[in-house]
Amino acid sequence: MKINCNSAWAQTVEEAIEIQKQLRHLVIVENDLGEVRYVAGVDVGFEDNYTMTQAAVAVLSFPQLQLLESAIAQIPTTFPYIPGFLSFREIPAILKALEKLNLAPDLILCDGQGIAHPRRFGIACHLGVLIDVPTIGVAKSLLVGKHEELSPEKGSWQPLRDRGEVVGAVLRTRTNVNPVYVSVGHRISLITAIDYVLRCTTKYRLPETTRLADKLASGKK
DNA sequence: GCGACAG
DNA sequence: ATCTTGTCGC
Repeated sequence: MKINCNSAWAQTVEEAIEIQKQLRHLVIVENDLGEVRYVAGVDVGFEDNYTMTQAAVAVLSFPQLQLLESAIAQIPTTFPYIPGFLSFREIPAILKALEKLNLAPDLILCDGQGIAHPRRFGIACHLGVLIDVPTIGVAKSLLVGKHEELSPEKGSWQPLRDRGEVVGAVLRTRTNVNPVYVSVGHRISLITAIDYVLRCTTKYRLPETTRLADKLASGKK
C-alpha cells in the first residue's frame, strides 16, 4: 500500500509531546469505516541487542481470518522505549512494512493503546492518523485508567476510565484468562472496536491478527 | 516529592 | 520487548 506521510520524527521527548498534542486533534472516535474485508495486525520485535527494529504486518480475510498476505521490514532503532512514547520507537518500521503490502487493510489492530493514553494519543491513534486508516489499540497491560472488576467469561467487559472520561474497555477475550485493554485508535467507536476485537479472536487471548504479526516479527515458527 | 509506567 | 522447559489446569 502507498504511504503518504512525510511526518517529521521527534528526537526528544519534548518534541514528541508537541507532536502528540498537535496530532491528537485529528483523531476520529466515531465509526468512519466501510465494509471490512481485510483486517491487519501489526507488531514489532527487536534484534541485535535492540539496535535493529523489525516490524511485521499480517493481513487476514474478514470474517474468515485466513492469512492472505504478510510483510516484514527492519530499520535501525532510533528512539528508546519510554512509556507514553511507544509510537516514536515503533511506527517508522511499521510504515516500512505496510508499504510492502499489495492488499490495503480496511482495519488495523495495533499492539498497544489507542486513546487510553496520557495525552489520548497512543500508538494506534498515531498510526491511524498518519496513514488515515481505521485502527484499534489492543494492549496486554494497562498504561492509564481504572476499572471495575469484570466477569471471568469471554466477552465480558468494563469501561476503562481516566480523569473522568471513558478512554477504552477492559475486555475478556477468553474465559478465565487475563483481559486485554481495547481503545479507539482512529475512525471507529469503542463499541465497534470491541466487536471487531472479539470477532478477530478465536481460541487465544490475543486476536489472530496480532498473533500472526507477532510470530512474524519475532521470527518464530 | 513519590509512585506508575503500552512494548 | 527479550532471556527460556516443564508443568498445571480446563
